[in-house]
Amino acid sequence: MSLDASAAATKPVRNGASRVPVLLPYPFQGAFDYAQPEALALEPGDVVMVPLNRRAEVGVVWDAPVGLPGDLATPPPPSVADAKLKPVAALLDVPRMPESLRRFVDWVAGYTLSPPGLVLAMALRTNASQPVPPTTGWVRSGSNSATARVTPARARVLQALTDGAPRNTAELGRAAEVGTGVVRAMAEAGLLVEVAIAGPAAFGTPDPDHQDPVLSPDQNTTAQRLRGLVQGRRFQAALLDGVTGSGKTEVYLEAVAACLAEGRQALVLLPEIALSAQWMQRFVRRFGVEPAVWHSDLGSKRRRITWRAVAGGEAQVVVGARSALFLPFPDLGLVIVDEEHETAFKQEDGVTYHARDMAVVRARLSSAPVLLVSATPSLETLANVESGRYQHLTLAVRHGGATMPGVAAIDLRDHPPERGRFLSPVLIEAARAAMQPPDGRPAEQVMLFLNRRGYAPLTLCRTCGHRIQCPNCTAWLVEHRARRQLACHHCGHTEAVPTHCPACNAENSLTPIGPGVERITEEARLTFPDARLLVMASDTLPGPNAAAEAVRKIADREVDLIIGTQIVAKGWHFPGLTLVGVVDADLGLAGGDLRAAERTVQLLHQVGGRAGRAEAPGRVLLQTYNPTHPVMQALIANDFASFMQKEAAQRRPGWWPPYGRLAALIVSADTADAADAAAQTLGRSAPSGEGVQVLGPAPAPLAILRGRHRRRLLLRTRREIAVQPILRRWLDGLQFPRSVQVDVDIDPVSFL
DNA sequence: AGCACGCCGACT
DNA sequence: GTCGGCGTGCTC
Repeated sequence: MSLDASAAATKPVRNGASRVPVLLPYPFQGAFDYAQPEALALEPGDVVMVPLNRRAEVGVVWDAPVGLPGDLATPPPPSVADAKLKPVAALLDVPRMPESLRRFVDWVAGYTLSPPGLVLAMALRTNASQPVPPTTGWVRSGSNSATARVTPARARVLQALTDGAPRNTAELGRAAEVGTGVVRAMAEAGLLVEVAIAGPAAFGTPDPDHQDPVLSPDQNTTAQRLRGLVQGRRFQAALLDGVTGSGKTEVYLEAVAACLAEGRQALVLLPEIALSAQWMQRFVRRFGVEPAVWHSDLGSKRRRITWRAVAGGEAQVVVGARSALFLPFPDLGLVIVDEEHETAFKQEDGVTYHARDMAVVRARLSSAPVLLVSATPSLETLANVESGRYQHLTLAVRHGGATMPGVAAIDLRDHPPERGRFLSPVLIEAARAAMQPPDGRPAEQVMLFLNRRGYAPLTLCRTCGHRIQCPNCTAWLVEHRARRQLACHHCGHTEAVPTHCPACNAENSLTPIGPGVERITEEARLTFPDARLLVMASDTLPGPNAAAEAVRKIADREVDLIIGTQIVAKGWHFPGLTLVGVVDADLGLAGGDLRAAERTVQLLHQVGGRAGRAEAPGRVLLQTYNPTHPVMQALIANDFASFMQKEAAQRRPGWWPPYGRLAALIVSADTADAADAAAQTLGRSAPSGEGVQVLGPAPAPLAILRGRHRRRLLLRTRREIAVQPILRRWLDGLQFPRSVQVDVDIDPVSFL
């Protein structure tokens, strides 16, 4: 382990060749050793092809973890005899993986207790090894083939190409109003020729001076501090905290500008990159070009272009989802995590990691500052501010003189909705008054917020009381009336809505219980027949384009009433919106989740922040059965800070996060018996000691998920005690049947 | 993760 | 007699 980081990765073996460790994107214990052919000069980070099990695989020349705390280091795999070594097959023409990314892979693997290869897989998921295919377009064939028939459709295609400029298949189809099949057939008939074209420059150069921002004195002071942070060129974490509408984005874009001036790259993480149209507009306004974009459903060609542009430094600013953390930045100078409190930053499947926390590590390993941004910071981040680990920058005033919306509760016990309805008369009246002001003022827009997709979360038989459950999960099926289906939101199971009760066979006895956005939409149609409605839910806005179009409709006042799930909470600015009605403010508070209250405050505060502007202050009405609940009180008083202080006071004594550490073990098996047996084995060998406690095993709230039976254990330690070495010792000694899976979730956010 | 090897059931 | 089920183990 005394290897210097700059030392060659290879070490000599008996026969005079060298041994070189190569990390492969598979769940092996560590890097495998290969023999280095003398013709290949290999260095750590080189992307190579190696033989594995008579196949060829892509891997990365690895080196000893440097600067990784001992209790996080993944133990090395047993070494293998020189005679068994196979030679590295080839060095690929791919940019070398930077050291900061290699160390990040090691760090994430050690922290999450994942095999390093699986973490590497996230950094290679681009098929980076494959060359970028050339961009091509069609032109008219020079030789006028007499054999090919020219139909009217084909004539239109030729017509579209008269200027001689190459066009790709999709463009051509659109211009000539033909299907892509016609183009393909014409190519086969020799009427069209494919030529390589210089694709549009992949990424423009953001210009820090494209448009100087107009900042208030308050904003300017903060921007200046951010510039200083970036110019410091060293690791420092900071929280940028400011109410919605205080212009946080404009301010942190100044940090990006400073980073560009430093000649370093910047990474901005957004929780929901598919819904970032407005963010992109702001970026373009400030810098003149679009940034590079990174998320999991980018096309494969685009991924490769972007990956290489990041590695080559041409992509200077990347905006992306959490997976963008694993891009090969050669010189990262700034990381920003916008909406840092969002739980969407927690990756739940595969390698479970929290992108907000890993962003801090990524920045540290790149000697760069990291900026966490939120109007409602997480308790974790506030604790880091309190302890002095993070700097604190605040924007107190709403930009342009707008005031915070006034929040009031509607007590549903005093003002119940009509039978079978979900909107209180108080909310209905307020909405009507906003959309059709009695005194001739201009009409305002209204939003109804309910964080539940579908029509009804439960279907009940009135005859026998049967509740329709998912066959694979411990969960009710949610009715989606538009699709005429019952769906499980956990495993994706769907079935037709039955006409008879599956338990007692009674006809016409099944009743939807409770509301989802579909049902609220139905009620809104009946209640406000003249209002123009728009539903915003993840299943009605399938892509970024649909979301952008919805936002445009709202901005252009083509919509009076917006009904949405939590995607409406995310950073949009709707100037015409002045009233937000929260249909069920109590929804997130049920269940024994540690962070339920914190999350509800954050979510409802964000939703409320959509309302109001300078001339027309917003109003938020919370429908609740519990108006005295601290969550409602905090929202009504608009006192986020003291609510969080009370939350902190509750968690501190029992060393609950962020004042202690938590790891969840999820045992899953085909049968309940196998799950119980494995969970009890874990429980019997549970570690104990001062500041270390194991809770459980207990059936998971989702006791059956996707047909697998689940049990949970929770390891809790004092903050100064790392959970990883404890877990490693605990799990290493145990053997489970192959059908049993034990998943580790460090810093869990979901307790299902 | 793949993929071969292995040892038990119904087929040409 | 063989094809093939997927349980077990290995890949430098």
